[in-house]
Formats: sequence, C-alpha cells, structure tokens
Amino acid sequence: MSQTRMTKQRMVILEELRKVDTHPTADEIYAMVRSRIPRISLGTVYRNLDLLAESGEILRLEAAGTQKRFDGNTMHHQHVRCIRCGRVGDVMHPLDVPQPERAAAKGFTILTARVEFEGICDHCTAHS
Amino acid sequence: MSQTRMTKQRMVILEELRKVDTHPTADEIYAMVRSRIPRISLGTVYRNLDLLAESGEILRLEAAGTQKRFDGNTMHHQHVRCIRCGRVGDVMHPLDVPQPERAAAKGFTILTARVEFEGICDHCTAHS
DNA sequence: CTTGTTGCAAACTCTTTGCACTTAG
DNA sequence: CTAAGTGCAAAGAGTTTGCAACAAG
Repeated sequence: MSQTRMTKQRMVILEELRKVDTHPTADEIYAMVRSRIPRISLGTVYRNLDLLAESGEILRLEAAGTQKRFDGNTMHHQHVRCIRCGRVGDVMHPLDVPQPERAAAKGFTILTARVEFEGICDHCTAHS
Repeated sequence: MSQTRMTKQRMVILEELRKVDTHPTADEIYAMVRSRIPRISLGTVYRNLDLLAESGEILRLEAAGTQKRFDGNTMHHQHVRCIRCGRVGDVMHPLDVPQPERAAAKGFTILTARVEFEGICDHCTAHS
C-alpha cells in the first residue's frame, strides 16, 4: 500500500486553499503558493490537488470530464453523468428522482445530485 | 452585421447531432460527420458547434469554463457561476433561491439553475 | 460580386508524465 | 534507509486561430 507524506508543499497548498473562498483554479493556487514556496512547480500543484481531492480534504468542482459535450435537444431537461465513464444521459422528470427506485433516468443509477446556479456576479454587473 | 450561411457542413453537423441522444463530444461529432463529408476539418466542426450553440439551435453542456476549480470547503453546499466571467461563489441555502430577491448567494444575481445528477450507467455497472 | 466559411496546419491552454534528485517518516 | 514526493521539461489532450482558397446568397 502506498503511504502519503505530509510535505511542506502539500501543507501550504491546503492552507492557502482554505484561506480563500474564491474557488481558485490550479494556476491561481500555484501563484498563491509560490509566494511561500517560490520554487514549487505547477506539476506539484496539480499532483497535490489530485491527492487532496481523492482523500476528500478538498473538493474539485465540475467533476465533469475535460471535454465539452453537445446536445441537439434544446427542450428543457437535465442530465445524468456517469462518474465512471463520463457517459451522459437525459433526466426527463427530475421530481421523480428522490426515490432512487423509480429510475427517472433510464440506463443510469443515480447516486447524487448537484445543483449549479448560473447568474452574474456583482463585479460584472458593475462593469457592463 | 454579419450574416450566417447555411453551408453543407453546418447542415450535416446539425442533422447528425439531432439523430442521437448520446451528447457527443466535438471529436465524436467530427467522426459522425466525416462519414458524410470526409474532408471536413475538426476546426470547422468546432466553429459550427460554437455558432449553433450561440444561435440556440443546439446546447453545449457544462457551460462551465475550461479550467477546473477547487474548494477548500468540503461542507455540503452548492455553487453559482458567473456566466460572464466564470467567477464562482457559494450558495448556502439553496431552498431560498426561488425568490431572486432574497440573495441566497451574496455577490451574485441568480438567473437559472441547472441540476446535474451523478450516477453510474448500466454499461459501467455491468462491467465492474 | 462580396463576405462568410472552409481545410489545413500551427499555435494555445490546461493538465499529465518521465526522470533523476530530494526528503519525510 | 526507502519509497513517496519534487522540480523541471517535455509530451498530451482538447480547442482555437491565421490564412489563402472556396462558395452561399
């Protein structure tokens, strides 16, 4: 079994990330951490973010895959994404979902739901 | 004002996308379209998917930006994303959101919500 | 005709990885 | 000690873009 060592790098990445509520990207974290460990590499930041996310110490938003997906159906409906392979399906009646037994999404076993709101931040409202 | 021309390429991309409900990625669409227009380029596929999504003829899933974001707060909470700049904020009491006036997400004006379910598709269940 | 669109290839952005060296435990 | 982790640089994956030729309206 592979152990996990609390290196200075991992420690600082975790500390810096916990200081803010801005949901920074990897390169933003890289910049934050570099003020304390100037010679840290971006690769190390990525590796540690992975490890920290796997161990549940931090969250990675948009768990969704790296590729964008398109849908020819523009009717209002929601999606299910397979956490293993990334395959995406449609959910037609979201309100039926709470009871996992009634498969609202055919072909998928739903485990959790994430709600993502979209809007405009005050900063952008001000500068429009 | 720039016009928009219905080229054979754009037509076929739209037709192929409407044939399926698999939410294909750009390169999957590229493969589908190439069976009908062998010399089409991947760049053309990307350009047309952009145009079609902008005109509302198709949907682009995960409107979210291209970079992954991380969160040091592992408590259960949801996110708001600015559709203009990509900035992400926290939503603490999702149930308050329906009334836009009560700003559940400070610093953001919420426009819409997307629910994304996560689960495991039958294909992956079978092969585990 | 005029200007939007295409194919191609090069450029870009973000993320991952191989390797020799370093270091936590 | 020794295996996990690091820095660096190169490689990958996915997407975007400049440009000359092409074609829709």
